[in-house]
Amino acid sequence: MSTTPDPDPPRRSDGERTHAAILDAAMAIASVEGLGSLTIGRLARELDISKSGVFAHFRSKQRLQQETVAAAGEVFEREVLAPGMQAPAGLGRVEGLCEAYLSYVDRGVFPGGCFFAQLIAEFDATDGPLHEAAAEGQSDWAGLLQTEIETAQSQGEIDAEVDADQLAFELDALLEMANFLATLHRDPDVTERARTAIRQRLATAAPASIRH
Amino acid sequence: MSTTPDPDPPRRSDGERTHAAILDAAMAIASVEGLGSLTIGRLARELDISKSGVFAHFRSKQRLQQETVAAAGEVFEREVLAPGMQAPAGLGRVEGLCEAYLSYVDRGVFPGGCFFAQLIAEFDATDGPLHEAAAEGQSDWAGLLQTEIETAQSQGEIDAEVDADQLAFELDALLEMANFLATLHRDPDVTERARTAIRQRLATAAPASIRH
DNA sequence: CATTAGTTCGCACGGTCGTGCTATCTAGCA
DNA sequence: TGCTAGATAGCACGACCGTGCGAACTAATG
Repeated sequence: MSTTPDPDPPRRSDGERTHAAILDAAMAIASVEGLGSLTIGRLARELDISKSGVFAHFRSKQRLQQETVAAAGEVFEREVLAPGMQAPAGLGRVEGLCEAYLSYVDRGVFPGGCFFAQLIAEFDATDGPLHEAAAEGQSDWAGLLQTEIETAQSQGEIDAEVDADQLAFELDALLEMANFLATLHRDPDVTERARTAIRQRLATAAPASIRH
Repeated sequence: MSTTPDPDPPRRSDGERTHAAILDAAMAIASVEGLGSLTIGRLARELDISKSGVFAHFRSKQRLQQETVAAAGEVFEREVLAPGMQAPAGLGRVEGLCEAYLSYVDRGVFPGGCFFAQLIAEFDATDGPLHEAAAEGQSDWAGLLQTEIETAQSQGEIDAEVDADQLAFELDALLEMANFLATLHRDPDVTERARTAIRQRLATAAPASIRH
């Protein structure tokens, strides 16, 4: 995983360093093959630790999965939300969030593409805590886009007639599709397709007074 | 799985009937939990057959997976391509294919949503025959949309300036997003969102001469 | 009736899974 | 120095995995 380097690495005990290393490997495996193919034995093999050594850090597979999702959430926050939210509230931030997501795909932050897109696809049709986690993550992200679209409307940057929820759906569709196709076809140009579509879509949503 | 009833059920030997029943169950499991959670023991349990009885029909797990994908391809052909292709070539068929896909999602043809969307998400980041199958399926579908868009352009139904590849990408994004969100949130209204977006997107692609 | 081909079963194998228990080692503190 | 808490290893367990083999049963063919 290639994340932006942490300028202030905290002092850690051996256990904490191992714990973090396990979660790093777990995120990488899960983003490529899904949480279902994440096994304790495999983590032990890849990290050259005994199975019990790995297990002791989580005491159940469920906890390992939970902590992996939480760790991925932190990565998403750092690599997408933080940079995206630096743009000024409103239209700029809508564009900033979209660009932050596409950049995160381009940079290959997770080797298998967006961790949460993978999570959604894997657990969309199941029940249980992982389904809830996936649904919640998706709702939060879509809700964030919607909120910023509404702010843009109140600032006169997007036409007030536009259905914010609908527009958020459409932008999200383009982002997720870019993630999947870039991964599937190993084609870095796909994100550019999404950029083009987003630019055009936002142009048609501009206030009627300044359109054309 | 709820498919349209076959008006002419072919005469089958016991073995053929069992074979088909196994593949039906396999498609259902795989669409919900992925091909990775498809196991011979589980099929045996659900169908009340011995493990060896299931295994004998395929002689390897790889073959079982291949045949499951092929069977899902036939379902997709029958439930999406055939109805969609009944529309007249060009813009009508673009709309027909989109509507056929959304209807296939609405009808819940596969209990876990579109089988191939699941396949793409599961194997987009891996290597091997299943990755190839997923990539090929996606390319064929997107290529079909693109071809019909180009036909529509040659018939003056879509502006000649439009990038057919780009438009196909955008329509596909809306369709796949509808599939994932309808499954994730168990919300049948999501497909209506996609219909709205597609209608609007195609309107902006209309020839300049008849726009506005 | 005897033979044969096809279908399914029971059983066994080696491997991996998640999980628990006990031992060993290492640091920091009294 | 001895004690304690934390980190890791070793080993065993029952369950399930894919796979192979031989036996039983069924239906069609001669």
